[in-house]
Amino acid sequence: MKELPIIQPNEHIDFASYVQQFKALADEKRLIIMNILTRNGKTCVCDLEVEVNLPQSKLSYHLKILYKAGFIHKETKGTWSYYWINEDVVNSILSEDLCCLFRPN
Amino acid sequence: MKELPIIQPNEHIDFASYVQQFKALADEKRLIIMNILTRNGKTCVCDLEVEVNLPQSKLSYHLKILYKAGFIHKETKGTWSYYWINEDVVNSILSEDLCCLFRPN
DNA sequence: TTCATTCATCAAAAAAATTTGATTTAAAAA
DNA sequence: TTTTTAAATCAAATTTTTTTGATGAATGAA
Repeated sequence: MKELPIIQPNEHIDFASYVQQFKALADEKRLIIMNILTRNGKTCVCDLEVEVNLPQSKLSYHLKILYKAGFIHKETKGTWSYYWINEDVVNSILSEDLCCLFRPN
Repeated sequence: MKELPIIQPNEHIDFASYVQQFKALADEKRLIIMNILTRNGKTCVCDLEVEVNLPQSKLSYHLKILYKAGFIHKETKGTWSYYWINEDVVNSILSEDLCCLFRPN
């Protein structure tokens, strides 16, 4: 026989994954990255480095945050890494009004 | 005769207001507030205090961040303050998939 | 007027996120 | 093999955000 979960008076839904996603977008450098990937499609880190004008370790740091939040895909080929927008995830969070800025459609 | 703006090689669009908006959503307490206002409509601070279970100064701090980002309206009547969702702003940022969680429709 | 209530604000402390520069890893080229 | 290149990771320093508890402002009631 299953126990019913005990609901405390002020317990709330768990928004942890939404927090992680909004945090990922809450930084100008990461929005610039999202914008470039939205406009350019799949791009390798070395090209991004030039476009966003960020030192490599900083760019890596920010890409990881976007990746962990699910907003971008990643593929490695040899020594190159390519990143591109995960449209499903982006569309599930962002308004279509943001089309072409941070989401491709 | 007007000067054309000088565009630097790696200048980017200014995303400052988007950053402010995503920052406002990038906190669990503030998402809980958004969720309550989405479900309950216009609510006074004293009632919110009970619902979100936050000390008054903390709640004030978080409401101000949501307010400055444009996500909520505010009205003061006597000593009471009421807050409610600014649907236009919320809808311009958040996907309709988030209906009923952080946007009312 | 005095008192109580609601809410905003403040400054200091604490916690979390970002930057920085160096190092490491892995793959490809010489 | 050795060297080079691309990218990830790391620890320390810095910056930003949040928390905390106290104080202040404004309103209305006694």
